Amino acid sequence: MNLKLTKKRQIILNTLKSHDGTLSANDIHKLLPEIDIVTIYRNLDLFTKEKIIKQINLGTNEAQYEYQQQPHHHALCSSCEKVIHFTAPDEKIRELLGLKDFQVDEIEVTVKGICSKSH
Amino acid sequence: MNLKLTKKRQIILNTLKSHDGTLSANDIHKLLPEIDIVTIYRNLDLFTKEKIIKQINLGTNEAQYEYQQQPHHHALCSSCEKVIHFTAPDEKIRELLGLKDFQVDEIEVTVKGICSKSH
DNA sequence: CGCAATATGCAAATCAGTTGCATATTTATT
DNA sequence: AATAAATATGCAACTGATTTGCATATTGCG
Repeated sequence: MNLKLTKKRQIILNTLKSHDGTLSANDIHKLLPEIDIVTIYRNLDLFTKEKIIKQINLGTNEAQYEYQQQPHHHALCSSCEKVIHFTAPDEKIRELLGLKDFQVDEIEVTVKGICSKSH
Repeated sequence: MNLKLTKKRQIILNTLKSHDGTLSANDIHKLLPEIDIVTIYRNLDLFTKEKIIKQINLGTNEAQYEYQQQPHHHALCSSCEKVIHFTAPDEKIRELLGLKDFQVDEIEVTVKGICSKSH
């Protein structure tokens, strides 16, 4: 697989990089209407496979994508639907899980609840 | 909301109860071809709202459902695609997360890696 | 520059999940 | 047990996200 650094590819990635939070394919298309939605999908898949970005699926209708700064977790507010990002001591959590016969590559903690603004 | 205990509703729930692991709407429809897929969707939504079952979303194309025995977490093997269930000390994990301004209702830990049979 | 490989756009397809509506089943009430 | 109101089901058709096929355009190497 020999990837090319096309203009549109860079624009899509920069949009994700500079955006604080997650974006769906559609969100990106709204920001970049000059790029076909299919191209956006193909590049998001590509970046995800290359682990440049992360696809997150919180059970909403659309998949969300974010530039992978440092691994972190997500809290979904059931009231305002906002996604909050937070980090946690993954190593300590891994120890608590006690998965002896499983080679853990990635831990993702998803929290559901109510954010400070909503209660 | 006044629910009725219909035959098909019971059959769908029993299928989930007796199945060890998760099932998608489609999986259930294959097991119960006599029940319309729409009825299955509607009942899965209902059971989920009533917290009788749990909808889990591992980033695959279809949502998965499972009868809610006791809350637990999931590990997805990237090699064999099997879903492993495990429990963890949720209270201790919650403390590690340090989400001060967020009312945590539910913690879900999803692990990705390789299971013992696959490495 | 010229060519081969890869990317893009458009149209059309697919796939999961949802909705409208007519009919059937359940449950509370006689 | 019969009736009526409420709720559930099936079918067809729809929606919205994502994917695929194919012709054309762009990129990167020699």
